[in-house]
Amino acid sequence: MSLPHALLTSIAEKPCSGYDLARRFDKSIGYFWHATHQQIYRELGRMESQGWVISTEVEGGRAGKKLIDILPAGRDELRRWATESSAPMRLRDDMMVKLRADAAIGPLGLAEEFERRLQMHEQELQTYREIEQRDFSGVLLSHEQQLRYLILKAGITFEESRVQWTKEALQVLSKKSATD
Amino acid sequence: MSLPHALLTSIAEKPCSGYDLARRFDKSIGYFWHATHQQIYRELGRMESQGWVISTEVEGGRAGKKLIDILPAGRDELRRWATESSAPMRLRDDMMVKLRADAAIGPLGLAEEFERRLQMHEQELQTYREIEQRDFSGVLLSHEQQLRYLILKAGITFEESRVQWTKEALQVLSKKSATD
DNA sequence: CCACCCATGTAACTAGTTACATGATTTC
DNA sequence: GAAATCATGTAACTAGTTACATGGGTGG
Repeated sequence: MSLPHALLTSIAEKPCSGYDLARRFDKSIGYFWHATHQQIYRELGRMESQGWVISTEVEGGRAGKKLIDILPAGRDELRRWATESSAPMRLRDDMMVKLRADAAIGPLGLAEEFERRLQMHEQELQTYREIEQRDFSGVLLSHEQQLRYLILKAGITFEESRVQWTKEALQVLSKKSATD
Repeated sequence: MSLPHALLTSIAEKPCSGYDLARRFDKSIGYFWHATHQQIYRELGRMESQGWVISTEVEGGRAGKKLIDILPAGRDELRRWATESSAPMRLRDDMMVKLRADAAIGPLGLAEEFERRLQMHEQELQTYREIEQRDFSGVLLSHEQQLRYLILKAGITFEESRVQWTKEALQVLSKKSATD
């Protein structure tokens, strides 16, 4: 469970409102840690009652808008969590189940869905490549930039391997329908 | 939500007990769809009350042992689910969060954990490669075998990209500590 | 003045994890 | 006869999703 730690990280980078956090979890951070706004508000409530963050009503902004900032206890907790070891994420891919289902009770005509997935992965890869060009094409990157680049590269290599694999899958699936 | 469909697939491959399913979800199927035995028994109960599977007490076996088999309605449901389109899984990787935390409030000394992860990914890759040698080194593979091979290849390419990326991450992390 | 974005939340449900609990059979 | 494995389950909790709800501010 590390949603609170993902939130702490984001707040440590830049204090903001819950709404802003939700938007960040729809793009940058959301690429590797998704959360809905409902989850975020609930978690922020818990984190505040634990003394990890503090929220203050913003004067100039819209009614009810709060600025969330990290507290020393939150920083400590983030440090503690980041340095402790953890289990790697588990893959969970329904396409694998579908392939096995196809082998067991098929054929099920999975090619169409694989084509769709291929497009999605290629689209995602292109998005990452554009970010790469825009933010990391400089010759000298600071250490912080290199760390951020690493994260992007994880996304790039993942999508690349997905694209490659999906094409292979399509070949196998088309071979079958050709001989049917 | 596709645990029931993963279960249906496994039962369609070969009817078995809940215990056997739990073991399968600890190895083959578990590589891309994890579930604990508690989840499995609960889900089996639901599936039986929906008429997707049927369980019959085994005479010769241990007391209470049940043989689960798929029913026509279960097959239909599996087919329906497999042919409908679905959203690709979301990545969820705490190492990415930790890297960002390191950039924001670091350095946190993440190299040790990355070394550990590297070993795990290399170990996993080796396991997959052994299965590849054992089961798919033949020249001619049937269509079913090719589908199963595809699933294994997804694991292989994933772990390969993980290994490669983790090495890159270690380089960036060591560069920093060298200049500290 | 209407639509869209900002901004907050509650409630109910579904899925997944952890802890607890029991008892039979096989193997050493 | 003790330990490991087979075999089933319940209870309680945590995390994640979906639906519902409200209201202010900005731009066309």
